[in-house]
Amino acid sequence: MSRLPTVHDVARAAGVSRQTVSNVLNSPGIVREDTRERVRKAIDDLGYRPHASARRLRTQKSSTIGIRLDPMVDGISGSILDRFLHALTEQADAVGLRILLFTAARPEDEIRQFGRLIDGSDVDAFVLTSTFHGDPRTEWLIEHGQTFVTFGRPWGIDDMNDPRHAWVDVDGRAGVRAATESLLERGHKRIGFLGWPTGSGTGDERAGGWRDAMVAAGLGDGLVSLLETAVDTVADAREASARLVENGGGLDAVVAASDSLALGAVVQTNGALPVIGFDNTPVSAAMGFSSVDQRLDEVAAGVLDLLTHNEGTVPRHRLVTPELVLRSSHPPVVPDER
Amino acid sequence: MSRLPTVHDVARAAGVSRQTVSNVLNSPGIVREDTRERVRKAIDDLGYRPHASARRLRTQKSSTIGIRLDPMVDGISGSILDRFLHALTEQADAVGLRILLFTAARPEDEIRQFGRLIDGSDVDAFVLTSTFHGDPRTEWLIEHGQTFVTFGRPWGIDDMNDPRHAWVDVDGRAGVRAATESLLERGHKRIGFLGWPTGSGTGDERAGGWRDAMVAAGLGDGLVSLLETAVDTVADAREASARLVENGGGLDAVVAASDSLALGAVVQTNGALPVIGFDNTPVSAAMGFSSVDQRLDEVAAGVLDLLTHNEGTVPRHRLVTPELVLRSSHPPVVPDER
DNA sequence: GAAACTGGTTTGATCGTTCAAATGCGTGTA
DNA sequence: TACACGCATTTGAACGATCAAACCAGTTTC
Repeated sequence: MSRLPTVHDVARAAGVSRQTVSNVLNSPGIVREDTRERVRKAIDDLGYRPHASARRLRTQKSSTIGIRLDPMVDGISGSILDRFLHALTEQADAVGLRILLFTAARPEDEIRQFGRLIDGSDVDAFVLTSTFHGDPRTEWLIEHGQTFVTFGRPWGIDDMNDPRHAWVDVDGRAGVRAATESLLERGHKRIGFLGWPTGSGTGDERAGGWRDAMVAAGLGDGLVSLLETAVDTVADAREASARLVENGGGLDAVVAASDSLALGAVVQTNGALPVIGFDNTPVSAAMGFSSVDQRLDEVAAGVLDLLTHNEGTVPRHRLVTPELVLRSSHPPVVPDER
Repeated sequence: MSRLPTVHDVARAAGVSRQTVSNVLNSPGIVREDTRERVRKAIDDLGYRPHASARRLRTQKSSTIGIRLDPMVDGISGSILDRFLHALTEQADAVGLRILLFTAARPEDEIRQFGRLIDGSDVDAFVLTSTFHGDPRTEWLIEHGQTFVTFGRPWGIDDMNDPRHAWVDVDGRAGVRAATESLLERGHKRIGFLGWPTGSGTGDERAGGWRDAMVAAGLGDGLVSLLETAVDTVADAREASARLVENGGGLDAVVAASDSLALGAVVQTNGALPVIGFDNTPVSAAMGFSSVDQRLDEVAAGVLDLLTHNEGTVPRHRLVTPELVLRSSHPPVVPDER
């Protein structure tokens, strides 16, 4: 393993100076056609690759995005982050950006990590996931003039359009509405909603989508008896589903705020009712129930777009419309009980 | 945002030279006690952080590990990589290493990525996941003198102990054996195994664990009727489970090679039989069936240990014993059918 | 009493790249 | 002829750290 070639080696091989080589790489426009080709050839011949750290030292830019790997969420939906990460990595690579991971147990720790990564010039932008109301992280980043994009809209009162806070989110309301409408179209009328306890912006939006669809279909009366909430576990969801069946008065379908909740409903009702979940996790595919897909590749594209087109574009956010993935005709889970 | 402090600033503040500051950071032992303290104080006061890129440029080390984010595996077990990644990131951070992600669709692409990352001094080691028989990636890395560790043993014939190929793997055989034994202890005798089609090293090992336990318990006769295979989907697993029930002659428990397969068995038998899966995925937790946990934190620790203690330690591999996670007393999934 | 050693610290050079200013050269213009 | 101008390219310096060698004051050794 001999020493790797540097700009200097390339320059000598092509009979030009260091800077010209650098220019061919960074601003090819200002180099004369024939010299450019000569340098390109030398680069290929020698197999030259710019040394990332040297470049970063000089430019004070890292071309690297930092993202925190969430502490393990137990619950089926944990894999959304996984899929998002994959989409992000793939698309970032295409525009010459790298993804650097870090972990942090609490928001304070995460902020400390921000400091470390910035000071070391390790990253020059952050992607935040799972933002919540009054998130201290975004405050800190804005205050310290860092570029970042959140996956998840800011749930504070009036900063939804604050240009300093770029965000991408999935329109959960529209997704759940579409899911509900697809059931309505197939003749279902007593469609229950299995949601999370009120208070989380995301959850309330999803419940809103169901309500919207029901009201628009003229089924707005007595919706309370069709609404149940549970924390995001299958056990809890089963209990809530049982209550839904009991009070729902001829319940004939269920829309859930997540695949975990949907799984609870599927298991509890033994597959007798059509159930539509949210997130299109592998579990929904495995169990064969429908689900709303977040289109994480679009989210990733939006994130990168906002990151790379710094401050330029308006608005500084994107709302991605999710896609309903319909599966089978809701066959009973246990065939011999159809 | 004024300029960040450098070694120079710290040196001046502490009334010493650059190099002394550097020594305090990298080899504190050679600096006199009082000077060391003075420098430390200056570092704290100024909030100095070493500039990672400058250090990397000088030392020609990146302190960064490259890992490929697998293309989305549909199937429930996809989240193991996710969990491994998390454990790895967390523990790498503790020893000052960072994780850089990249993607590649095919092995050739991955090899191309290796080249790019090495040449740019972006990473100085790789972690490979899901190795397979005759994997070209390990060949390439060995040939190019790169340090790497694979999660998954080399499934070739005789290179299991090749010191150039460091690996960490989970002892699936022991895990499945433990699972089977726990069922035997509780009086079960007709324990079926739901595996993958023969040919994958991992799958064969797991099946072997079940066979070992059964034979050791004196139940080695007619094991064929208790063995069924299916590809890793729930639908397939359900069919295989049905066959198992039909041919198993009083089948009273099932051990499966994965949680996807286990889920199929649980659903198909409607929770009437105890089922033990493999991977301890969120799904097993959600559905409440037992599973064998891979102990990914131990795997991550082993990987880092092998990476950091370069060439020194022998053997150059670790076999992690997984842990059986027992859940509930296998209650029927649908209570009113107990 | 000069030479050799020791522990602690400083100095100059260097890693590979890009920035900013300088250079050289051909053209058009006064 | 001289001067300014634009274009393509080169030159010196800098980014922030570490390495290797030099330095310096005290001891110790012969």
